[in-house]
Amino acid sequence: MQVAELRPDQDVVRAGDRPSRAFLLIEGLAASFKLTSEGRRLSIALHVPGDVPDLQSLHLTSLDTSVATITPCRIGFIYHEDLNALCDRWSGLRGALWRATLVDAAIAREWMVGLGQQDAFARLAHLFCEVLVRLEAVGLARDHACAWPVTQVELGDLVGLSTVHVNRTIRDLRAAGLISLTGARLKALDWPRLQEAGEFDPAYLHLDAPRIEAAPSS
Amino acid sequence: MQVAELRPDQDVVRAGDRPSRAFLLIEGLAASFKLTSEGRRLSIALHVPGDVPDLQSLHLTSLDTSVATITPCRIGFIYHEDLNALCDRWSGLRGALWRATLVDAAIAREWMVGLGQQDAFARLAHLFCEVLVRLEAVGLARDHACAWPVTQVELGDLVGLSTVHVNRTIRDLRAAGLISLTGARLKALDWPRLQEAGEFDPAYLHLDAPRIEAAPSS
DNA sequence: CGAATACTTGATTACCTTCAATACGCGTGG
DNA sequence: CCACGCGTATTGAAGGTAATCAAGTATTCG
Repeated sequence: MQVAELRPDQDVVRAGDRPSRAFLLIEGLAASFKLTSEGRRLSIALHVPGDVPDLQSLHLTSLDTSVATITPCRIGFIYHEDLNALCDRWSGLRGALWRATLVDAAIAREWMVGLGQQDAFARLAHLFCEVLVRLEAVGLARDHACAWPVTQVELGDLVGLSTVHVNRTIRDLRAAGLISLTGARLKALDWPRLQEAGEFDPAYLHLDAPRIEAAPSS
Repeated sequence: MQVAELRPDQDVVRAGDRPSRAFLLIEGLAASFKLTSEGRRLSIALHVPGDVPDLQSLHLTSLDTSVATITPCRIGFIYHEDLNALCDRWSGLRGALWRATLVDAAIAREWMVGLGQQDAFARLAHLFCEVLVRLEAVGLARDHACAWPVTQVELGDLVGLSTVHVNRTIRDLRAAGLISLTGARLKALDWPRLQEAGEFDPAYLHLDAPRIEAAPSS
């Protein structure tokens, strides 16, 4: 596996690419996104360490989304042929990878509900819940708190809101005593009410299911 | 394969179910959807004949969406174990099924852009483009025209808009000379401009890729 | 310490929702 | 046969959420 270090806000792959390898996010945060004709950006998925953001390229020749780093990232590239060979050797791996793409799809479906029907307050509450749970699952969050080096511009892309409205809504979330978000640290001050505000039910993350063993072995 | 006939607006599977079989939509239209706490419905996907709407259940134990018929439907159930056995026999089938789930995910991502960034006019234009292309691919549309027995209420669920606004926007689409939508028939009157209005690029449908052979053999 | 980036707040505007009322088509039953 | 009810379609008016435009403050970093 070929490892690379990337700086913040760099594209890893671009929509339309036909990659011959997939990449594992080892360290850092990244996001998949699409661009509209007016040049606006909408994030489709948030990626945490352990994810393989472009795993779909294993079976779909061309990518429909771009993936960019948010923070500095360490990533590892794996050639499709090598991945397929591994799948042939370890019978369980293919199913695990398939399941990983299905979980990504389930997260996207959940985000659709937010984009379609929830207001800004609920959408941000939901995102923060998801982030805390997913990061906790990989050991990067504790006590409903985590590092959160994401600007409000990027947050706007993630939830489909303007930067200005993200700012106002974060103010409201703080005023409601649900979160603290200072510097680059996020903490849920009232986890039950935050979940309620975002109508968050972690079932869609399928964390109970066996997961792909792709953690960095340093 | 066990075949069943369903009437319109009937649930086939429900969110939270742990099905032991998947179902193939042989004839009719169906939609995956989620419910919000206020009882509102948002469609996550539209299914046309040839689709396997709950294929994800093959690897994720519990469903996160419900699937309901829109029109009268004929569906065929296949047990997961039988499907897995078939995959073991035909080496290409597993990849084809995986690819099918990835295409579904790609469509969902495309819908996210609509929900997050496009206005009502563009969203409906995009949906009509997608429907026409997908139905044409299975022989149910010709010359950018197809049967469209979908009420405006259901359309609202599909694009995340209120029924009233769907109605007004269809009026605008008609006034712009982009579509005709009378009775239960949809026709694109100006296909290039309709695509443009919806920022529709069929690449995400991956119709060029080899498809799962699951058409009705009557 | 100055410049760039990120954050914050106010005012205005636009899109969409909600509420309300009317019209249309169709099947049922008196 | 026609009245009635129900679901669907259509249009008007009012209200709300979020976008946009604009300006000012704080923070980071070279």
